[in-house]
Amino acid sequence: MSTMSKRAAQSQRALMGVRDLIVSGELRAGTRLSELTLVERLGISRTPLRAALAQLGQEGLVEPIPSGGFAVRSFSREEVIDAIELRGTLEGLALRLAAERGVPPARMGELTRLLDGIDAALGGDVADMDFDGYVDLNAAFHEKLWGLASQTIRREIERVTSLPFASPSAFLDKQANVEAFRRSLYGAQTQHRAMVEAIALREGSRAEALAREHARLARQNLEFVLDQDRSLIRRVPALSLVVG
Amino acid sequence: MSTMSKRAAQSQRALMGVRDLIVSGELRAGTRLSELTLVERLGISRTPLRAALAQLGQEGLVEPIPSGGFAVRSFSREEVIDAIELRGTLEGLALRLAAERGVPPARMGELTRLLDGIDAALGGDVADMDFDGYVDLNAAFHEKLWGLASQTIRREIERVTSLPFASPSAFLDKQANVEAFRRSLYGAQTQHRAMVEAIALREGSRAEALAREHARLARQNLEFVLDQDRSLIRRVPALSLVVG
DNA sequence: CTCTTGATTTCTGTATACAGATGGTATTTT
DNA sequence: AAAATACCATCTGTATACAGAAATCAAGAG
Repeated sequence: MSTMSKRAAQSQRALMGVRDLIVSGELRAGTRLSELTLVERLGISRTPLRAALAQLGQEGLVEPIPSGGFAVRSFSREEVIDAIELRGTLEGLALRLAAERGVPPARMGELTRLLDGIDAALGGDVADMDFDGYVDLNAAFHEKLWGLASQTIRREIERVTSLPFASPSAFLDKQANVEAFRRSLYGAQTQHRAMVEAIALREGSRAEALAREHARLARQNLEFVLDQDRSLIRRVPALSLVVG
Repeated sequence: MSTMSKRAAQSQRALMGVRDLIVSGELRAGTRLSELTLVERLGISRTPLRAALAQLGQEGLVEPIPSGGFAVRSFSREEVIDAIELRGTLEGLALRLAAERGVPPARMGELTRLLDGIDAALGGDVADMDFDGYVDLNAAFHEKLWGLASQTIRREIERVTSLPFASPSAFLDKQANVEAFRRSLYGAQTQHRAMVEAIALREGSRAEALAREHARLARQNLEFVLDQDRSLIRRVPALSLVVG
């Protein structure tokens, strides 16, 4: 993946640059994206920048303005919840089809090996947990899970999870190493194990239900931040796009 | 909706033009899309054309070539089936949430009114069926159904159904007025009624299951065309993209 | 003081110019 | 004759120039 050749290098730079400006909160929700300002700030020309803006429009991070151009989109609590529900549904579909159609043993082995790694990272209790290690392994596990699906479905999952707060790592940012979140990881790992087991046993419906429930963890974390401890909002940068 | 202002008129023209060239089969699967050729044929400049190609890349109709540019994508039977399954899953999600969260009576009324219209179009038997009327009303019904979902979910549904063979009207093209398809419409209408009833009764799980099963009609039609009567392929233009 | 109106400035959408890369062809060499 | 190489034509990605539309600001009228 690191061999992203120099093809369309400027467009890539524009895409990552603008996306970063948005999720870092440097550009607040609702602000119009001035092409010339961004061009100057990112050191590229308008053509690749416009390509990036169009792409971000497809991802949903920015929305077109009737009079032309784009603005940083803002998300209501309901929209974030729907995005999470959407991810759960799509992951559920991926897992159900994987279970129904079968998965070669080699791939199942990779999954269980990742799960063993996560167990090791979790350690005995909350105190000596390797949080950063968990973050990486969790991301790798979910990506392997998506890899079980066909390209058609994987594409949709990747699109949905491009919304920063809908990703399975949304509340696992390094900056968000919060005890309240760390506690939830043990339950998450139990669900991980169950999902892999369900696939191995060809229990499609169970795998689907588990994937949906697993995504609900993100919703719980979201509602905790929004209702219980709003001070955490600034530690999860992408949440600056959520209003209300 | 017809007031699509002149904003980005050339880009719109490019998008529709290229999409039409592809689904009409004029550009066969696998062929490289030469920008200058298309520019000349559509009478626009490269900038809006490239925007259209990028968009079609997001929709999945074309795929990027490693050495640069795009090619018309080809779809295996499995990929088409997955796209249909994907649509069923997303529509199922939309209907489940609509049922769980409730729908204002006015909207339910619009749905039942459309269903009455479809019944009228279906007529007594296959002979005196108003096929074209059914096609339009069916499309309107499905769009109203999608309108029950939040914008987040509706966006995904619309993206998935942008693949011509995944749309609920895929096998209802005016050119595909085939008796084999017409017979299936009565069963489809029964499912329509059941879906609306499930939403009204707040039976989310039932609504979801019905939506999934409803999408399977498209799969049945696909397999009929591919396995039973391949001569129909040329009457459903989008199927020229399906190999095998 | 407020609202309207007009001009100026800025912005987006489009067209085109330019450069590096790519693929094909013909020629040469073995 | 087959393979390799060098040359040429073409293509894509990027930058920039240009025109019409939109937003902003100021000035004047009520």
